[in-house]
Amino acid sequence: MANCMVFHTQIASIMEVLANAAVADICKLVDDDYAVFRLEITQSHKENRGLRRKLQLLELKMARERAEKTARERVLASRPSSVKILDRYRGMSRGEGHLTRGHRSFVKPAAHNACRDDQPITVDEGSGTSTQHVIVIESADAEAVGPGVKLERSEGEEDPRHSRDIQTGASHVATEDLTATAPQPRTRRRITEVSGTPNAVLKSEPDTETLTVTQRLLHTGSDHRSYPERLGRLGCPPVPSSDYLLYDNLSSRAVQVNSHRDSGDALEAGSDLSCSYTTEMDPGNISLGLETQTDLSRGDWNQYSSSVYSEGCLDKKGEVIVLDEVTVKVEGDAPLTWNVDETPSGEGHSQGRDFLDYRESLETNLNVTTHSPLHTVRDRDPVSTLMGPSNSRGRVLFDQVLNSNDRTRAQAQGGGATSGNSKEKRFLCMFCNKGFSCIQKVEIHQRVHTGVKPFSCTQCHMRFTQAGDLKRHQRVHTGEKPFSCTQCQMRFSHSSSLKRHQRVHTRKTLKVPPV
DNA sequence: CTGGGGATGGGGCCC
DNA sequence: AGGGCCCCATCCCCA
Repeated sequence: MANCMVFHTQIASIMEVLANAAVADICKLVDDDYAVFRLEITQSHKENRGLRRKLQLLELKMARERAEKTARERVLASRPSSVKILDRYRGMSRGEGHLTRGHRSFVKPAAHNACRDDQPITVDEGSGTSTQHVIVIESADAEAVGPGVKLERSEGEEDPRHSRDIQTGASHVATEDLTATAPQPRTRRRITEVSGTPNAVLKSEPDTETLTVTQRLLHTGSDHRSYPERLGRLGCPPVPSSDYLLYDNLSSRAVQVNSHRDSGDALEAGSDLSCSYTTEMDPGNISLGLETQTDLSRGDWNQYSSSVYSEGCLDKKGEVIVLDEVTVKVEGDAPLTWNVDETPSGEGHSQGRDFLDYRESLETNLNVTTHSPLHTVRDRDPVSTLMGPSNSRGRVLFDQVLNSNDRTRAQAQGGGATSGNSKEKRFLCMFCNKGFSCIQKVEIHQRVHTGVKPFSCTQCHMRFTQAGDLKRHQRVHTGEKPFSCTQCQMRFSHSSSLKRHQRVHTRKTLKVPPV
């Protein structure tokens, strides 16, 4: 018995020694790794500092060059057209998604990489859930300064360097003062976006040219649940936290848009420094169809950018609105673009269709501004995150949104909720305003805009927005051709292909022989 | 060789 | 889920 006890004691002591040794090993490993890690971090910091310095030098250099160039232009007394200006800057921002048509420019700055790769452009004021963003908008400069340069500052916080950049930068776009021969201090417009406030106010501060966008607390939320899970919760009648618009609530929103309607103001707008856009939304009247919880403490830049993107209908020109993945450049002396009060039926439709499509949806559906599935879906949908780890993901997504709008718009015009369908379509797509009778349909439809493709082929990389499309696609792999022509031996995998093929036969029979 | 036009494959999206 | 339409890309034939 005593032996047994001694044996146990020895075993225990041995175990303890072994455990201690193991712990010591682990600690040593951790320490080593930590040291290496620290070293790497330090090196990265140094690199960052170096790069930042380079960037500053580049900024200065470019600002100087621009100033000289502008001075030269002014000496030549050639009043540059807005298109020229844009073209000039287009060249400065290679590889960016310009959708410029005429004076309309819708660009995606290289800076978007910074937004995505680094931290969100969120300046947390630390005031509870409120997050305040100030985007210092500089025409062309926003792009010119290159990627990674974030142009926003907290309100009240003036970055001296930035201010300097602004003031040394040429004012070739924002100002119309062509008489000046020396670079003037840039006219500046700032867009301040204050998330977390219970109401949304877009207001201008004419005297300071500060365009303040007080943004309604965003309610898009981030739903990280799996797609089937989300589908599962979908269903008619409405379920909260879905990204769609409830048609019923459109009318409950009081929106006033005071803007320069007079297109003649456009040219003078350069000197008219007042920001003409005012949107007042009575918080009491704001009743979004569906609102989900928003965790602003996470600094969801997607929400922010979506809001700015949506709020990008900010009237007035002159500047570049730097967004997450989208930069809206609005030409200084061009007719007001992305202009809330511009009538949809105006001649503007011949230009920048994609851009206008979105704008149009904003015009007709102003409460879109707080529900941008473009971002929320990207944030939420597991598939979409699988789709593209690359930096171009957002770009692709956005392009899809833009490209899809043409078709969708035409369809929406034909069969939108407001077109008086017999079936009540109270769920609106927030992109094209098209109405649907059921949430699932909105969800499915909105994939057209968001690019979300939840159904993936197991045998290839193809993805589809609808299950039926996947099913049909898989016939490509199986070789199945269930649709056979009754008049010949041809078989097709698409029913529509068969139908189309059969027209060949009917056309042949209908063909009138030459006389 | 080349360009035009028809036919087909296949995806997108709506009903 | 299936049918249908539209669109785009590609192939093939022919002048």
